[in-house]
Amino acid sequence: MPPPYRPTEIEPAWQDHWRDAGTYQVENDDPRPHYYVLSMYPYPSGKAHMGHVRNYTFGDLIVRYRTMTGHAVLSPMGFDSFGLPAENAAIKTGVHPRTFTDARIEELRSSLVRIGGGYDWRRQVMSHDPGYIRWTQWIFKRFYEAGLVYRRNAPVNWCPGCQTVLANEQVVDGLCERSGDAVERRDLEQWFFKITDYAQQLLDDLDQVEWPERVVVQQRNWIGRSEGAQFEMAVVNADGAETGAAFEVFTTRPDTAFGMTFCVLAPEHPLVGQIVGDDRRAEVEAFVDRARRTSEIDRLSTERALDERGCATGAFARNPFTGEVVPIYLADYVLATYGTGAVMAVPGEDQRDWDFATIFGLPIIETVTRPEGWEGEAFAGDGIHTNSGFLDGLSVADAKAAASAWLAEQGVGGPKVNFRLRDWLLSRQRFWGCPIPVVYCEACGVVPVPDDQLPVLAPDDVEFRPTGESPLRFHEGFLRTTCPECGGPATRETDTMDTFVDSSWYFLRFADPASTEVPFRVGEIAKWLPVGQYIGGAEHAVLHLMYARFFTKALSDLGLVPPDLREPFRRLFTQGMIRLGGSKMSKSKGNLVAPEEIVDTKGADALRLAQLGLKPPQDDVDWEDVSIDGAFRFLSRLWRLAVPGSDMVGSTRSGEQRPADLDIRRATHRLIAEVTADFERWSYNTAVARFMAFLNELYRYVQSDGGPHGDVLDEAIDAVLLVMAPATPHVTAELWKRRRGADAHIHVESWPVADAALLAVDSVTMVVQINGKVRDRLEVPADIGEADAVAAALASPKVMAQLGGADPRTVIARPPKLVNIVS
RNA sequence: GCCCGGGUGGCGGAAUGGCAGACGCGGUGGACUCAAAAUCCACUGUCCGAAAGGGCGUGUGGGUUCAAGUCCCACCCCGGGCACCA
Repeated sequence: MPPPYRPTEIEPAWQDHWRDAGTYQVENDDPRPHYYVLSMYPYPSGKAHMGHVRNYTFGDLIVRYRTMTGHAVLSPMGFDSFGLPAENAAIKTGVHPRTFTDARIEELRSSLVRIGGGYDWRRQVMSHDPGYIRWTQWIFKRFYEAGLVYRRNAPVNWCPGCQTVLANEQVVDGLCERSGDAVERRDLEQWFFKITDYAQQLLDDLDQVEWPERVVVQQRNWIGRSEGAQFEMAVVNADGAETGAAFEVFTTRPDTAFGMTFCVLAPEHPLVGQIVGDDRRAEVEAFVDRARRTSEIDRLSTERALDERGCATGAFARNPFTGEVVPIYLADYVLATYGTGAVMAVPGEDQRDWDFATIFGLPIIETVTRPEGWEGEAFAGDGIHTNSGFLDGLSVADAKAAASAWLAEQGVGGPKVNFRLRDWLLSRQRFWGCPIPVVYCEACGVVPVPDDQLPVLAPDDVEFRPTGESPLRFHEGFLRTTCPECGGPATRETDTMDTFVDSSWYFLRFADPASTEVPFRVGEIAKWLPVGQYIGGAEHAVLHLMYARFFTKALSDLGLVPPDLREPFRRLFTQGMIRLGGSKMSKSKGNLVAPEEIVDTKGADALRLAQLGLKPPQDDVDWEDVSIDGAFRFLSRLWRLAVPGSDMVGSTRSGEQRPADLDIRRATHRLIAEVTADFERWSYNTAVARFMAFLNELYRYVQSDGGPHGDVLDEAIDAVLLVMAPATPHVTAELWKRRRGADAHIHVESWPVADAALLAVDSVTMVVQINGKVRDRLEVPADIGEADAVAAALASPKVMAQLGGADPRTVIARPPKLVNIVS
C-alpha cells in the first residue's frame, strides 16, 4: 500500500528545504532576467488571518511561477512594525511596544512560512528596527534640505481616540478611519511633506502604470485637479471707496463673473477680523466661533439649514469685471484650506450659490442663455453668454478663456490650476513611531540632527500613561539635549512620523538591504525597480500608493534613485477583501477557523488551493465560503494517482499508443497551454478548475478498459505537477521527488511548454443549429470546408426530421464550429 | 447627485457575438463494507413526457444580428468610490 497524503508531515520538511537551500534567495547580479514581485509588507498583528493568506498566496504563486519561467525573482518580506496597536497594548498591559511587536512579528513570520511563502528572508526589513529608523530619518533630512519638508501652525485633524493628529487621507466622513472617533479641529505646529509640489506629476504619471482603473480613478479624484482663474477683489466701503484690503478668489467659472452678486469667505479667512463692520462684529465673531467649534462631520453635513451656515460681514468688495460693489458673506462651507479660502458667488449658474442667494435675499443674474424650456434654478450647462459685457455671445468655453485673458491683461489675476490634494501632515503625537530627527534650540531655532548622530531612538525607560499622551513628552533624558550647531541647551522634537512614511520607501531598501553609506545605492535600485508586480489590498488605493509614488519621484529628483524611476510599481493588483459574511457575522464569528488551524489539519496546500479556486482574485470573499474540504479531497486524489506504487493505476501498457492515449496527450498539452494563459491573466480560479478537470480525465483514463500507457501517464502526471507547483508548492514538490529521486526539486524545474502539434486537433464537434437552436452535433475534420460542412449538416437525420423536407432559406456556415440553418 | 463595477442553477462561480451553467460545494443513486466512514462510479437548471424527445431559461422591457449572458437603448436592484473643492 502506498502512503496516504499527509500534508502535515511533508510541508514542514519542504519549508526547511527552501530555507536551507536558499531556493528563493536571489543575488542582485543574477544573470537571469530580473523580476520584482512584491506583496505589501504587513502590519504585524500576530498569526496570519485569511486576508494575509489570500494576499500572500497570490504573491507566492507569482514568485514561484516566474522562477520557473526562468527569471531571477526578488521576493522579499518585511514588517510595517510601527503603529498604534502596540502602543495601546503597552498602555493596557505595561509591556513595551518593542517586546509586544517583536512577538507579533515572530508569529506572523512563522505563519507566512507555514503557508508556504518563498521569500528571501535575508532582505527582511522592519520599520522599528534602528537600522531602518536611521534611514527613514536620513531620507527625512534629505527632503528637509530640499525644501520638501516644512513646519507650520495649521488647523489639523485631531482624533481624540488616538490622541494624535491625522492626515487628510485618514479622515473619512469626518471620522477617524482607524478608531471611528469624530475628528476635531485644532491648531498645532506640525510637520508637512510638500506632496503638492508633485500634484501634476502624480496625476500625469498615472498614464504610465498598469493599475486597476478603479485605483487610478481614486487617485485622480484625490488629486482633484481643476482649471480656472484666480483674481484679486478689493475690499471697499458701501459707497465704493477703497479700504486698501483685498483678497483673492479662485473660480472654475471666470466666464460667469458678470453674474457675481456676492462673495463668500471661509470663517477662518485671515481678513475676516479686519474687514468686518462694527455693527456686525458681535454677530460675525459668534459665527466664526461656532464654525470653529463645529465638528468636521457636522460641517460637512449638507443637512443643516443654509441660514445657519452663512453670515453677512457688512463689508463689500468690488467685482473687477463690472466695477460693481457686492456684499461679502461668510459661510462655513467655504473651506479655508482649498483655493484661496474665498469664492465669488454666481447664483445664476451655481446651484449652491442660488440656494444661498435665495435664503439671504440676494439678486440673481442669468449670464448664460438657458436652453429652450429650461425650468431649473441655477444653470450649469453650456450656452451663449448674455448680461456679460465683452463676453456676450461667447460659448462657455470661449468665455472662460476670454475672461482669464482679460484678468491677466488687467494685472489682477489670470488662469490658475488648483488641486484638491493638500500637503501631507506627517507629525504624530505618538511614541511608537519613527522619531522626527530635529531639535529646537533657543538660539538657532529648528536644527536637524546631524547624519552621524542618527538614528534618534526613543528611550526604553518610559512610562505609558492611560492619558494617551506620548511618554516622550515627559522623558527628561530624551527631551533635554544640546544644539548640534551652538552646543547650547535644546529640546528634542517629541512627535514621531506617520507610519506611512516607513512604508513609502521599504520597497527600495529590499533591493539593497545591506547598504551602509546610503539607504540604497542607485545602481542596485536600477537592477530591480520598478516593481514588476505589486500585490495588496484595495484599501491602500489612495494613502500608501500616493505617498510611495511621491517618495519615489522626490528621491528620483534628489538623485537617490535612478532619474528614470518615476513610478515605483509598474503593475498593481488589488485583491478583494475578506468579509465576515453579512448578516450571519455575529453568529459565524465564533466559528471562524484560523488559517493556522487549517494548516495543522488539512495543510497549507489545501488552504492555498481553496483560496485560489474560490473566486476571481479581485472579488471580495466571504469567510464562510472558503471551503477546504474540496481542496483537500482533490489533493488527496492527486496524491493517490501520482504517488509511486499508486493503487489507482495498477499495470501500465508500453509500446504502441492508441487513440485514447493520444487524447490524453492532447489534454496534457492543452492543460499546459490553458494554465499558462490563466496564470498570465490572473485567472487563478479557472486554473484550479482546469487542474481538477484534468485529474478527473486522468482518473477515467487509468480506469478505462485498455488501461493507461506508462509513458503517456507519466507525461500527464509530470505536467499537472509542474503547472500546479506555484499553487500548491509542497505536495507537488513531494510527489516530484518521490517520482524522480531524492535530488529532484520541482521548483527549480522549467515551466513546461505545450507542444503546438498536439494542440492542433484534426477533428472537432460541429454544432448544427436550425434557426439558432442546437439540433445536432457532428464530428467533422478540423479543416472541413464550407460546402462539406453544409452538406454534412443537411445530411443529419435529426436536421432532416426537423426540416420535414422543406428547403432551408439561408445557411450560415462557420466551419468547423457551427452551421446555422435558417428555414 | 456623479463615476466605476456587478446581477447566470440550492450556493461560489465558468463562458474571443457561435453547444449557457466548466470546476467546486451541496444533493440523489449505485459499487465497496457485516455496517459506517473514507474511496470510486453515475446523475443533478426548470417544465411536459414512461421514454425518445420537446418547451422555457443568464435582473426587467425594447432593439441590432442567421445567432445575444456577451453589442445598443431605457429602467430596476446590489456593491464600491467621489460628493459643499468654488
